[in-house]
Amino acid sequence: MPAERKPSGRARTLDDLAKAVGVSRTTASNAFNRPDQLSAELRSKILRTAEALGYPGPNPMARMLRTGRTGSIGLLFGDTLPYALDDDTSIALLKGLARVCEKRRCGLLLLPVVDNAAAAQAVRAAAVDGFILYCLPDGSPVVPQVLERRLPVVTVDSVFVEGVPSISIDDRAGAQQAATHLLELGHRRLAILSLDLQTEEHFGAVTRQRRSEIHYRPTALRLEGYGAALLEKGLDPWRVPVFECPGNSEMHARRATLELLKGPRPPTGILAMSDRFAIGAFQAALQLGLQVPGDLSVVGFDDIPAAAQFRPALTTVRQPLVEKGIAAAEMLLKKRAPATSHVLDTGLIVRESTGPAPSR
Amino acid sequence: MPAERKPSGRARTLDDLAKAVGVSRTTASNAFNRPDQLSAELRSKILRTAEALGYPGPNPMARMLRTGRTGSIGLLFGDTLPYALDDDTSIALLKGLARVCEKRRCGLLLLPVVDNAAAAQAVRAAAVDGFILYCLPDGSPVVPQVLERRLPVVTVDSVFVEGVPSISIDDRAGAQQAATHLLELGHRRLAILSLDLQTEEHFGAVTRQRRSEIHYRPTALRLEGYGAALLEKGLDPWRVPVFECPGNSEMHARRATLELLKGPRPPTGILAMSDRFAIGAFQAALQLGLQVPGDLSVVGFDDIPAAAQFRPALTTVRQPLVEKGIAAAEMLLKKRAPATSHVLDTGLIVRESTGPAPSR
DNA sequence: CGGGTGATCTGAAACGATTAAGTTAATGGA
DNA sequence: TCCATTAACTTAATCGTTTCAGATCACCCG
Repeated sequence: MPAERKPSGRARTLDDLAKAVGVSRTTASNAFNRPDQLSAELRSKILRTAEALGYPGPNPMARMLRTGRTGSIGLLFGDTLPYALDDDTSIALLKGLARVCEKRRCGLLLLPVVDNAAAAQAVRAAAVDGFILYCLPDGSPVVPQVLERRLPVVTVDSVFVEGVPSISIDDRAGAQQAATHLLELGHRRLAILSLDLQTEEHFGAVTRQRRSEIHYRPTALRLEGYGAALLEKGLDPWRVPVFECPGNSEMHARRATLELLKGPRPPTGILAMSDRFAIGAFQAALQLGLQVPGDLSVVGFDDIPAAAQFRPALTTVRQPLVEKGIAAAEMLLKKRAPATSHVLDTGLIVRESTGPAPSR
Repeated sequence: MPAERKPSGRARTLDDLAKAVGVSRTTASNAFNRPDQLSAELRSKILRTAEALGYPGPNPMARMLRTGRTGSIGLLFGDTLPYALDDDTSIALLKGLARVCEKRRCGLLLLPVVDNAAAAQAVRAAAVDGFILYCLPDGSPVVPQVLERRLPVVTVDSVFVEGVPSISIDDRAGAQQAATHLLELGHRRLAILSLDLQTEEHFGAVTRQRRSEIHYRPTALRLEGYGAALLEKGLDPWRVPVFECPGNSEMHARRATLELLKGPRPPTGILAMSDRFAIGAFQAALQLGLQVPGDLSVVGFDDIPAAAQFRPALTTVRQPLVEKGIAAAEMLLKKRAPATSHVLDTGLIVRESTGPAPSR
């Protein structure tokens, strides 16, 4: 007699169910996946029996193994997960991805990052149909690991990888517009609050050396953009101080701005690479009793929702945060797509945090 | 001759790799999973060969099928994904979950919701080791589907399910404190801005009928808490208007408050079931030229990060948002845990949005 | 009447791993 | 010298599906 391993009437496998109904396993499978392959009565009988037996439907892992499809996509952040969730831009990306995922009934797997080894491990073990790489730095050892899985990949705001479609924004143009805006308002003493240049966190003024080895593409491009605007007005980009603030935190930006304003050559205009930095800069001005934009103009980047709410409302470079997520997910999920790279547009939004340079 | 299906030296399976090295498949497997089962030299040889052949490591789906473990947990929201990502409390939960997930090197699968059918489908197809159910309403048809998977489950701020551990907060006590606070400040004309009562969205004053059929546990408990405080002061809870605002949106709360303030019996105190609602209420007051807290006191709920930043800083009921996520994930992942339910504490945080009732 | 056509259902081969049990050969202790 | 032990591998069963390639049978049409 065959090993009866269902003590109760509980069916754990398709075989159990098939046996209970008295059909072949194939037919039971078809009841779930190919309604057209069997009569309506039989199908509903099978489904009813499944319900009665408490059969939870075909085992997802077995199905994945067989079909090679998982019905979910993996998202790999350049940063620790809780950290990314602290950042409005990451959240916005997530929102975009989620929108597409729900439309396509597809899961979104957040991969643990912690360190490179953990990330590599997670990439190898992820049951996904493709990866989205967000904010990965140049030379990240995780990228080859991802490529090895031979699954579709889309990078977002990341290192450029040959043959991998990417979604990004025109960081260079955006930054250039921001700087040009301040310059045309008459500002000549500027300072830059920069996002991370390298994977090793650093707080402080950036040396020429460090500035020549930037791991994060968007940071590099924005720096270029600021520089281009300065050059255009005949100013030397290398004389504009760049202050690196780790991890898009207001606190660091505030401290950085405080240091700059108390320095020998206090800026009248701040080029912040994020709106959070811009808010930090404002707080520093407030702390020193300076008016924004009267004494100090601040232009941010991103146009996060809070930028418009903030008082003074932030002049900033708008980038399509949610759309980036949508574009990335759609690119990844689209069937027979050409899968090309996209550079989305940015645009300067002038609000209240910038004004004419103080005459002095 | 056996079908040679690797045109190049590319190894796709453990078998290919084993063959290439000249060992058994088991040994190749052990090289990855059980280093103690083979000599160090052989192991490194296998690993080197894998690298050379571009073998991406054991197929995750096959491994899952065999071991029954997936290394990730599923998160099911009561709301649409992009919607949940608009909500600070959900984000905070996510942050807590992410923290634990990263510590344990475990993936976090966001399941698509859209409608009940899609959610059920997602639950059946999810390759996870357990589920976290967040904000699921009473009678949700998805709950039985989840139970059917016979995996560990933890509910958070959800319907109570017999035998399923849950993480929640003391909604009742929190709400009671909030109401008591206003009452002790002398307020007698109160109004409640309520979160969704039922799954079908509704904007407007709540009838007695609707109020007796609440699908969301936290909403019910908070209403109870408000009521208890009122009773304690000898007031009739049923005479305090409850205005239902769909989906924790400021906009609805603003409109609701506007309506209340323009009504025949304008409140001097607003009991908002979320900080977002409190902010909406403030905006309404602003719009009508009323002072907060001079003319109108507002007490929120949640103590989201923005609550302290907001001007006037929000008096609110603090709940441990991130800790909820941590507790839930840890409960789910903990090996041989008793898996009991937890009710986390809340506490009133008095800031600037509440003051003595206007004397009139 | 006979063969082509669908509609239904079945058999059995993958999918790619993990792991219990078994086989050697070398080592060590008495 | 001999048996027990251990390290290092191998054999083969198993996880639970999906799906290709038939098999059966009734039916229809010329």
